[in-house]
Amino acid sequence: MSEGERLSWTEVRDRIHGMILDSTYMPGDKLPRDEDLARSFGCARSTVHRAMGALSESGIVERRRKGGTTVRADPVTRATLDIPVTRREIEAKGMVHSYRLIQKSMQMIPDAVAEGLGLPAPRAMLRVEALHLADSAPYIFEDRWVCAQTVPEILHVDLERESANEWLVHNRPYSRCDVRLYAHKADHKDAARLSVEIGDALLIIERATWIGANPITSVRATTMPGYQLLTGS
Amino acid sequence: MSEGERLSWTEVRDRIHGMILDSTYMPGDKLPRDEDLARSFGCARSTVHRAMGALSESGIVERRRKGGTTVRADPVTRATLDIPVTRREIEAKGMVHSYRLIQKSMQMIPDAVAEGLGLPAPRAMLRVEALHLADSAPYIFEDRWVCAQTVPEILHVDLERESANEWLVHNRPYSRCDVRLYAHKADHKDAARLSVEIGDALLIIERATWIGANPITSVRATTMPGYQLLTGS
DNA sequence: AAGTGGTCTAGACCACCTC
DNA sequence: AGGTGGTCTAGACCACTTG
Repeated sequence: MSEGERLSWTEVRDRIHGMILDSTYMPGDKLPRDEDLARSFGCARSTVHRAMGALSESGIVERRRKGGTTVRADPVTRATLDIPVTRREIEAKGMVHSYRLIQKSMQMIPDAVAEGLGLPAPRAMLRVEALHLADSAPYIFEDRWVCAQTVPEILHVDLERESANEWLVHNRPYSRCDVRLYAHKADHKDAARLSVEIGDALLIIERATWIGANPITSVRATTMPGYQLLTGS
Repeated sequence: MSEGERLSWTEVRDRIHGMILDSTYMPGDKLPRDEDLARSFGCARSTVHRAMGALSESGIVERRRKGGTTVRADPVTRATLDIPVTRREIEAKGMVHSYRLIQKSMQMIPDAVAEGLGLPAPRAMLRVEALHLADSAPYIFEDRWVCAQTVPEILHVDLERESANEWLVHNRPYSRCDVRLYAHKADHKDAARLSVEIGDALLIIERATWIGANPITSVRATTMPGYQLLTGS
């Protein structure tokens, strides 16, 4: 053995990953204890621990106290999506963002929204419908419910000037966010709001956010035909 | 101050997060150095470092050597999707999975596939078209290209019995995976393959994987109407 | 009950990047 | 050039969980 160099945790991670890739350890197999790996690599146990943490987060490996570390038998494709603030997203594409408030008013939330936010009882919230435009063409239509109990300030924000999307993101960080993605066939309402053909396939991005146990907002974002979500860099 | 208890890194993380949530530090603001925070919390610097690592991964905070730690000015919604092996996904819903190989043959890859895999030159790959069924009803249609240069064994796998999806996942771990999501309007081919109506809105999941710099596979998975992708727990 | 990963500490040095 | 986060170590103790 006799390594001249000390190993970094990324090297340790890659070596362990490599032994999984080359079938030294197969899905379901148990890996050696951290301490033994550390000795065999000639590094500290915490370095192996750091490497294992990364492999575990990637879903490559599963760790349990006393149970040891095993190669995941059923790997999943783990994809991380970054959904930026709409204005930023449009500007990042080199286009000009504009924004139009369609309507806002207090309304009782539909059951679907209540369920998505985990609320048992019906409740009134501020409903905000708005359209984001890129270079003056419709880009995303937002149908949003904001919980006025959790975020009373929203009632005094000038939503003609600043989108609820942006105001919330800058003023109301959340502690939890659920996302739901699906395809939707444009109906006559979508066609009117987004200037698309009835029957076009649209990607819908639904999000619900909370601060602690309190609901903040639930949004249904309807994107233009051709819109794509990409992972990674 | 005088804490009786030692702080865990999660408590440190939550306290720092809390100071961001309650506007002690606003987006764009610089946080104190790790060492100072550690002293003020009465813990070791590495504990603060661990907490900051978590906040940084969540996209709440940005860290730079010498530049210090700042609250992210433009937060993104960071969502992690787990896309399981199709058979598992169906079984997890309590349904019976079955699978039908439609065709496989060596073909030159279209430009779109070559581009998705980052390949400059055209190349022949194994094309596999297959249908996954849940309780005998179509569930996902897979149009897949497998690189026979990277994965020569695929040519000898009995793809009538085991789906390429499953074989690859269990035998060919990848080091990189790109995902692309969008909505697609069913054409007559989709209608025939999935038994849906022409014009239905379908969610498409495209994935490309590599091992090191070598392409493994590129898949276009067409889902049934109503299919949804959800994040997190 | 014992073994394994998880955490915390204290200190040292390194690498990057802004100032 | 100096300050900041990033990493590594060595050791101790803890918490979970399985045999």
